Amino acid sequence: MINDVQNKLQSFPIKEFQDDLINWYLAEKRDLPWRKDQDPYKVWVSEIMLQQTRVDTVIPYFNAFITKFPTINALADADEEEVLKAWEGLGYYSRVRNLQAAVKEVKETYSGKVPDSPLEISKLKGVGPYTKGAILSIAYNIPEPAVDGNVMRVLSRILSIWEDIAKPKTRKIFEEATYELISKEDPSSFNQAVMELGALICTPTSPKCLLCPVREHCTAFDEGVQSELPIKSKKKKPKPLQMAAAVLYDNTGKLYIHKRPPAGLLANLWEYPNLELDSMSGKTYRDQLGEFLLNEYGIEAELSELTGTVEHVFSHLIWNISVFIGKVKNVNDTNLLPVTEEELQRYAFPVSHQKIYQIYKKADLS
DNA sequence: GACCCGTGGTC
DNA sequence: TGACCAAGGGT
Repeated sequence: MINDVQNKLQSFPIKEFQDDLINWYLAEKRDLPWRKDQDPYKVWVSEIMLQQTRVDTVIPYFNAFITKFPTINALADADEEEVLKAWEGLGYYSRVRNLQAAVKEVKETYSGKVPDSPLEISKLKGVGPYTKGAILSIAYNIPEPAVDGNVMRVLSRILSIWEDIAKPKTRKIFEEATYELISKEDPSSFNQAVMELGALICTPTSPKCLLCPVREHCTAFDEGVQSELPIKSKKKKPKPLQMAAAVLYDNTGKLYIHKRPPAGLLANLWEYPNLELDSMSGKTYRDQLGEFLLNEYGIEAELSELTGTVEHVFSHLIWNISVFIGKVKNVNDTNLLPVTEEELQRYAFPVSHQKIYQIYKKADLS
C-alpha cells in the first residue's frame, strides 16, 4: 500500500499543491491564541489540549492555562491539584498529568528548553507521533509529518487512499506520503494548512469542495467520491453501568469527598462517594449505598430517598447514577475529606460529579 | 492490536 | 435521538 501511494506521488504536482495550500492558509487561517507566536511551550500545551477536543472548547482553557502557567518552569513547579483544576472539564485527564511530568523532565534534563530532536521529544510523556511532529514542525520549522485525523481525511481524498483510517497501522501510510508532500521551506505552515483545510473545508461530512484551494489536485473530487472517503470503521458502543452516589453533609455544613486513585478512569480527580450497583443482590440501591458507606468509609449516614439521577456518557462507558443525600451521623476512621463549600472550589471534579453536586444544591434539605 | 481514557457539539 | 465526532496517547 505504501508503494501504491508512492506511485501516485510520482505523478502528483507536489510543488503546486504546496503553494496553493500554503497561500490559502496564509490568507484564511483563523486567529487562534496559540498562533500568536511560536513558543514551543505554548505550541505544546495547545497540541495536548487539542487532542480529541474541539478548537472552540480549547480556546478558553488555553488562555486560562497560559495565564496561570506561562512558562515551562511555572508549570513544572505548580501544585498538581491546581494543574488538575485548570484542566477540569476538558476530559482525558491523563493528558495533563503526563504534560506536567514531561515539563518537569524538560526543566531538569534539557535546561527548560523543549528538545528539537525527534528522538528526544518522543521520550516525553504524552508526546506521541502526532504531537512530536506538530511541535517540531510548528515551533521549530522542521519538516516532520504531523498526522492527525484531519491529515488522514484530507490526504485520503486528495490521493484516493481507501485504507481504514481507524486502524493504527494506517497512520504510517500517511506519514510516508507527508514526507514527500511537506514543504521543506515552510513545514510549519504546510502542516497547519492541511489541518486547517480539514477543519474548515475538507470536513468529515459535506466537504466544501467548491471553496477548496486544492480542488484541482484532488483525486476524490475528480472521481466524485469525496463523500465516500475516508474509510473509517465503527467503534463499539459504550457499556452502561448502574451506580449510586451519596452527597454527605454534617451539622457543620461540610461535604465529604473522595480522591480517586492515581491511575485509570478520572485518575486523581475528586468525587462524591459512590459504587457500582449489583442488580442481582435483591437489596435496594439505597441499602447497597448505605452498606458501602459503612464498610468502605466507616460512615453512618441517614440517607434520603432517591433525590435525582445523573446520566454521563464516556467514550467507552455510560454511568447511570442514582443520587442520594446523606446526613452524617457517625464518622469512624475515614479517608473521606470533609470540606466547606468554599473549599470545594479548589478541587477538580469530573463533569459527572458536578452534576451530582447540582442535584444536592437543588434539593430541599428541610 | 485491542482496549482504555472525557466531554460537548452536531445532524 | 443515537451515532459520530475533535489537532491522540498509554498500556
